[in-house]
Amino acid sequence: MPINILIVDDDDIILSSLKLIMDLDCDINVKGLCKNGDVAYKAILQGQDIDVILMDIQMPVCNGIIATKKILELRSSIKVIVLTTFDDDEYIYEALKNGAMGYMLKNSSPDKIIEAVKVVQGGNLLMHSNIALKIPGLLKKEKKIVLDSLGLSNIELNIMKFIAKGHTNKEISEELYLAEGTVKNKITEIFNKLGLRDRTQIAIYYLNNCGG
Amino acid sequence: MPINILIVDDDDIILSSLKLIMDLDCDINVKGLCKNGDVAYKAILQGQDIDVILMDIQMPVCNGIIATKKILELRSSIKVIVLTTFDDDEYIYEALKNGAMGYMLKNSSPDKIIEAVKVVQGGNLLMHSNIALKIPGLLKKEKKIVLDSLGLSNIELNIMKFIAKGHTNKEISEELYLAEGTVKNKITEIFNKLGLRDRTQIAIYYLNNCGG
DNA sequence: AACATCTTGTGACTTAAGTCACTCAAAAAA
DNA sequence: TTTTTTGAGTGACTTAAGTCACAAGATGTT
Repeated sequence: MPINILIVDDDDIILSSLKLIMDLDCDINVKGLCKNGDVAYKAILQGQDIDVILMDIQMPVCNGIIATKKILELRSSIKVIVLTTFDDDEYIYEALKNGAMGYMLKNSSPDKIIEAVKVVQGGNLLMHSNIALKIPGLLKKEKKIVLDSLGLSNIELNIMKFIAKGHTNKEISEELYLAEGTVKNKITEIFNKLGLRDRTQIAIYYLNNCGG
Repeated sequence: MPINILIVDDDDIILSSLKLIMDLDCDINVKGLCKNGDVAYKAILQGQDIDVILMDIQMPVCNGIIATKKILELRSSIKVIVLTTFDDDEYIYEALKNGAMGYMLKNSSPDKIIEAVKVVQGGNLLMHSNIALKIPGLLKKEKKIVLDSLGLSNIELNIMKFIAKGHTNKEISEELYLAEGTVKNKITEIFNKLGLRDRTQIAIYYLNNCGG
């Protein structure tokens, strides 16, 4: 049986050229072309039998990320392939979160896009190398950058970690074999070095910049 | 030219059966079998010409995650395919962070694994559906689960958010048009409902469970 | 030895945070 | 209407957090 696909893009030229490419393969059946995410969503809502969606990111009315989220909430069996021209980090992250199963660049060769449709239809996730290489950078907010670059001593760093675990000064002093007063002094130092105000801000800083 | 691969697994049976599978395809050339990540690392270090590595996760001496990291730091052009029996969340996340380009289950069919080797060699990231479906859960720590499930009122939630931004009670009272005393009372309520102790723990809780 | 310096500690202090019993007014239920 | 319930507020209190000046011991430099 053929793979029924929907193509979603605000650009007519891309829309028609993608249709041309897809029509080249006799296993693929282009069931519809949509000018934005909202139109696609409504098509699914009306019960169109779609297996795979080629989804542009930047579109007026309803962009590809939101459309993906809404469509998958409606019917999670549909495989969404996200198409990007520029590979914007934030979009990839959001698309992953929303459950898209394919990530291709628009300038990929026709056979690569066809391959992607088939791999994704087979249930697997496929991502273009240029996009995949961005993932590590997206996921790790690099502990060590902060760890080195801010001139905190080892003890100050340890105190910071304990604060970020929600411990009190007394507890920290016992855990690090220091006097409570010393812990307080160190914390004041951390405030000065990082431009913070209270221990809650230290915890927030640590969780946001040094991973949690 | 053939694809040169290395197979890394502590289990001899899996090692030899994977070799059998790979030998079925004439485009693939098994160049070596390693009993743990450290052996694989040393093989790369000695300059073995490898394109793709099939890497087990759980191994003695040096596990697959650490090995992937070390090997890619050495030679980033190598494509690592992670093989798992059980699909452990934490491992997937770590492997993604370290730059692995393939994620397959060991019980995948031989042709699926061969397909994975070729897709990955072509530069793309491939991930088994069962694993891919776990990504959204890994990435979003679901704001709304906490938002609803913990019986916090709207005001309490707003106060929580401001605490997680590092604001003082006075600031919060001005931002929410409440008396400072009311803010304090609400915070005490949050403590009781969530079993926390001070505002720093609220900030930590919010950042860990409700995204930041 | 004399000097600087770095880490840890102390004590006295100010302020913010957190607790608790109780008030007051508006809204909802009887 | 009367009674409860609920949300916001007050005031007095305890405790933890944070500031600051300074002391003591270890180490290091000239």
